[in-house]
Amino acid sequence: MTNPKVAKVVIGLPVEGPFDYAIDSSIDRPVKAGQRVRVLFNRRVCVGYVVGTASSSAFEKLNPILAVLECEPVLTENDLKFVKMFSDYYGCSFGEGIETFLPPALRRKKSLEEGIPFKNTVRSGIFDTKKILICDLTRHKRWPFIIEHARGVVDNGGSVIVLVPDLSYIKETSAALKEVFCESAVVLDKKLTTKKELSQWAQIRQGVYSVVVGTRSAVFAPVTNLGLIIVIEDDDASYKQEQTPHYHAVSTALMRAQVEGCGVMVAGSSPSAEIWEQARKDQWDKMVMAGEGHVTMQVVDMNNYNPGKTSIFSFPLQNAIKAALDKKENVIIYMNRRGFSTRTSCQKCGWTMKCPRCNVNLSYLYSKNVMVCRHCSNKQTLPEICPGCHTSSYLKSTGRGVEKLESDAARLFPYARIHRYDRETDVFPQGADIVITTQAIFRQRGNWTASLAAILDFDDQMHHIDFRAGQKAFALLIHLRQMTRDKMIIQTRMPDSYSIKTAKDMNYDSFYCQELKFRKELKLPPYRNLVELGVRGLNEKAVLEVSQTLFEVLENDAPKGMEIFEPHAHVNPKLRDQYRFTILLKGRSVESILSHVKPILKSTRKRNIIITINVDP
DNA sequence: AGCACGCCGACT
DNA sequence: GTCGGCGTGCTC
Repeated sequence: MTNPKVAKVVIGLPVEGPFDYAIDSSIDRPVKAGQRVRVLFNRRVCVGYVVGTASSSAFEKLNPILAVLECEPVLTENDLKFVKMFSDYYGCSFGEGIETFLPPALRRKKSLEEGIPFKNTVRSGIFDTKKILICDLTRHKRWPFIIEHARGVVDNGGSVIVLVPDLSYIKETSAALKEVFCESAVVLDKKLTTKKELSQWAQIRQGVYSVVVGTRSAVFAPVTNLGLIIVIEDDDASYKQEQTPHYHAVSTALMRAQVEGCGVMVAGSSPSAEIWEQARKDQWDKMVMAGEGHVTMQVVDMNNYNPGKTSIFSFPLQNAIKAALDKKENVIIYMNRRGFSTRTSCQKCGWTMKCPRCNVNLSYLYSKNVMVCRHCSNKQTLPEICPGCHTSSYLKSTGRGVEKLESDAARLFPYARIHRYDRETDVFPQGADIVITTQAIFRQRGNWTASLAAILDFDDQMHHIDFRAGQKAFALLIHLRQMTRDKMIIQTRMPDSYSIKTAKDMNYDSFYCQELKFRKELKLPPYRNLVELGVRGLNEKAVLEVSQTLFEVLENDAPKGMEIFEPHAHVNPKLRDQYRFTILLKGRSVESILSHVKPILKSTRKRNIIITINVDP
C-alpha cells in the first residue's frame, strides 16, 4: 500500500468539510485518520483533524499539511464514527464535534512532542450489548447490580464509564466503585491543571483505568474496549449542556454504545419518561424496586386557604411540625426560592428593581443585604431613595423566599432551632430542628434524613411552561422522600395531580403511563422531536426582526407533518445584555427537522446576531 | 467563526 | 473624492 497523497481534514469551526490537504514528502510521519494536524485554513494557521485519506483530490491547488502533531491518532476509528453520529444529530460540524470529544488542551495548537505516548492498545473484546433500566427509589438497592455488571465487563478486559449528574453524586459513586475496583477506578476532575488533565486523558487512552467516573463530559472519556456505560439518575437536568453543542449526555451515551457495541445501564430513582418509553420500545431489561414504603404523604389542599390572611404554613402543616418538634424529631421545609423576597418595588410610583442586564426582578438577600439577579448573579445595593420618583424612601419587598420563610417559622416555632440551607450556606446545619431549604438540599446527599418534610411551593414547579413539569414534580417528590423517615406534607392547589397521586402510592407504572399518555396526546417527546433555534444579539429590534424573517422562511415550505412555532421570547429573554428569542420546531425525527433547518440557516446569516441549534431542548 | 471583497451614504 | 458601515461568499 502506497502512502496516501491527500488528507481529508475538518476544523473546529461551524463549517462543514472535510477539506483536502496535500501530504508533502516533508511529512515524515504516516498520516492517519484521527490525527491532529497543523494546517493553513482561510489564511490562518489552526489545528485540523484528519478524518480520512485519499490518493487524489478534486481540488487543484492544495495547501500542504504543515505538521502532524502526534504519531498515534488521538481519535480511534470508532471515536470518529461516534463523533460523526453525534455531530449530525446535534447539528454541529464534524470538527466542532471532535473538539467537544477532546479535552480543551488538545484543541489548541500545542504540539505534544515532549511526549505523551498515545499507545492505542487495541484488544477487541466482544461485550454484551444488553440495555438495562433500574428504577430504584432508595438509591441503595441498585449497587449490587451495578457492581455485578461492571465486574463482568472488567473481568472480560473491558472498561466502564459511569456518568453522574453532578459533584454531589461523585462521593457515593466513587466510594462504591473504588471498594471493588480499587486503583483501576478513576474520577474525572474538571479542576485539574492542563498538564494533569492531559496526562489523565492519556492514561485513560492507554487503558490504565478500567472504570471512569465523571459528570456529563465523561461520556467522551477515551477508554479502550468500552464494555458498559452506566448512567446514574438520567432525568437530572445537568446532563444537558447549556452551551453549543447542546448535547444530552444520556442520548450521547446511547450513540456511543451503539458504535462501540457495548451495554448500557440506566439507574435512577425517577427515570425520564423518554428513557422509560425507550426501554419499553426497545425491550430493555427493566427492574423496578419501589422503596420500603414507611413514608406517608399528606396532601393539603390550599384551595381552602387565603395566603394573604393566613400563614403560608397551613394548619395541618403547623400541627405536624409541632408534633415532630414535641417528639424531638427534625423537619425539612422545602421551597425553591432563595433570598428574602422576589420583587422589590416603590410603593409610591411602582418602580421595580430589575437586573439591568437580564431584565428580571432582583431578589433581596437579607443575609447579605444586597439585591441579586438569579440569572447572572449581578449584585446591587438597595437604594435609599426610589430611583423612579426620587421622593419615596420606601421600597417594599414582596414575594416569599426562604429567608422570609425562616422568619415566619421563627415566629410560629420560637423554641425550635431553625436553620436555613441554600446556595449561600457553606456548612449543612446537621443539628437543626427545622431546616428551611431550596434545591440546594440535594447537594447534601449523605445519610442525613428528616422525620418530616414539607413542600410549600409545589404548584410553582407545576406552573412552569415546561412540558417536563409533571416529570420534574414527580422527581422532586421522590428525591425529597429519600430524605424523609416518616411523613411528607405537600401544600398544593392541585391535589388531584397525577404526579402527586402516583408518588404517594409509589406507583411508577402508573406515573409513566399517565405522563406518556399526556405526551402522546400533545404530540410531545418522546413521540415527536423538538429543535429549538435560539436567536440572540445586543440589539433587541434586530434580533426580533431576524427571528421573524427566519420563522417566515422556515414556515414557507415546511415539510408535511412539521410544526413551527412563532418566535417567542426565550425563558430568560435578556441574558448578559443579549436579547434572546427562540423558534421551536416539532417533527417526527431530529434528522428531518435539521435537514429543513440547516440550509436555511446557512443563508440567513446576519451580522452581530448569533443563531444556535438546540436539539431536544 | 473570521475575513476579504464590494457596494452604498456622509464626511474632510 | 474617501472612510466605513454592512451584506455576501468562501475557506481545501
